[in-house]
Amino acid sequence: MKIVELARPVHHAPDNPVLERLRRMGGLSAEDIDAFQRSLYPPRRLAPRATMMAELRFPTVQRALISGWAGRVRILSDGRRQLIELFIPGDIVQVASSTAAASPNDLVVALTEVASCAIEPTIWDEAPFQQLGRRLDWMATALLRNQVMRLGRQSAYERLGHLLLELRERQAAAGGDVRNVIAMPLTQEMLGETLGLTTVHLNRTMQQLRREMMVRSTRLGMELPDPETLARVTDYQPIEG
Amino acid sequence: MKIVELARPVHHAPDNPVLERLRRMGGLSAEDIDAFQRSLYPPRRLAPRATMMAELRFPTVQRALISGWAGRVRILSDGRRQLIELFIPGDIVQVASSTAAASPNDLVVALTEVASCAIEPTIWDEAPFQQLGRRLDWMATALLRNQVMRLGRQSAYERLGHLLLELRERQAAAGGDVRNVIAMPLTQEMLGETLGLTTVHLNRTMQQLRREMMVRSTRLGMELPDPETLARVTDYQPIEG
DNA sequence: CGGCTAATTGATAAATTTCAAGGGCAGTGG
DNA sequence: CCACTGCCCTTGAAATTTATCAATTAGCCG
Repeated sequence: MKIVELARPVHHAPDNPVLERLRRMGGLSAEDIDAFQRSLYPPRRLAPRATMMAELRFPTVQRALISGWAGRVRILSDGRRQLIELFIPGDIVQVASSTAAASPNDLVVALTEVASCAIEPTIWDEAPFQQLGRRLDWMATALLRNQVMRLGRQSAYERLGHLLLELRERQAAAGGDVRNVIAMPLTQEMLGETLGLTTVHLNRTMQQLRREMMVRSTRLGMELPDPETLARVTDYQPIEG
Repeated sequence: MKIVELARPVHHAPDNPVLERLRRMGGLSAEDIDAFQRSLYPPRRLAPRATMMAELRFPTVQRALISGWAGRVRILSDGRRQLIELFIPGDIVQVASSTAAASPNDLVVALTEVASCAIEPTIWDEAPFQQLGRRLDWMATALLRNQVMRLGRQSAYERLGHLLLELRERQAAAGGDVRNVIAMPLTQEMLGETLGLTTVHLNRTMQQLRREMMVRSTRLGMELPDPETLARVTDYQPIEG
């Protein structure tokens, strides 16, 4: 058995969730995947709370998130914080250098310990990757639109359930194999900052989801025992790639 | 005087807000602008409430908004509506054909009478337009992130003021010249659906802005007599292109 | 003058925040 | 080993914001 494992092509079981995600998206040959892998620079680690930035000589740069979670955060003048979007392993993050003309807000910060690789920008010029890039951008925008819908029109209960389902789908797309179990390294405070809720209210809402058996906390993550019902209740619809 | 007017190059005073916006963004030659203009198909009109769709043979298509306002709308199963984003003259709208695999929600609908031109997609392959396209995409996401911040972290008062300032900046970028006066063809119900507020509450909030002399209604629009103060109060920061 | 749609108002209910505090648990150093 | 500290989760009570419900008014157009 071990021999069979080793005989597999490299791209078949990468421990890199970005590659796994591309593989599952389909439309790429094994050579394409390898080419993409070669366009990744060595990973760099970041401690929680550290800001993810582009090299100083670039205004904006893409990094492939290998492990850990990050988020784009905006801070208001009185200290209120909003996590605009969450990044999980497998995501490609557009980061700006803080010195660039970019606003000092909207920075990408590590929410846990993070490892990420810079991506050689020219990779996107090649034939199969140009379309791929568009598709990834489109999916990222779809997530932002989900976020707007949650914050604008849903109750706390719906918001949280909807977000958890979205994270489940995203994790599944990047190689998370255990169905209905998702990783959840965020504190309730971070979840609240994402969903536009106070920590207190997020806590009570989470308890309600647990009471109703829609969520079960496990070590290092949570289980969604009945995603179909939760999806119905929270109007969740899968993200179409 | 009339003769001087006619002698001007065509691209200098187009009645097409999309061209005007590109011109003001800078970095494009007069020939580039003309090339872009040639990539526009004849405008098509749409009545309010009508859905803007791509041709059936395309999954997704871009249309340049010439006049009137549109919005991307999501409708929940119980009828709640969220206007995800607003489109004003000068914007380029990514529309999907409703029959495409795209979800039946997230359609682009005309909020007023609208005129828009399809864009020949190959225009974006050419040299100066590839970068331009990226920049336009980036600005569009910046608007979405603004929207997330408003809905997630701001009070009704802040949300409305912030949105009005954003619309002012966008209108100025597309040729609206009258400073501090913006067009506002939306009903209070539509504004509420954008800002995640009920019509009733939006109305009261608008009255408060008027009471405090932050907004003055004029025929077909509104005036923001003191945008600097309003920007400070609502944490508004200009969109960096 | 109807007949529409949009704006406005008042009273009440519901969702969410705020404030203040307590409890669990892991790491750390005496 | 135990006290100590920091971080996170949890709880209760009260205040605030926003939604809901139900009319009423204002404009506009044919």
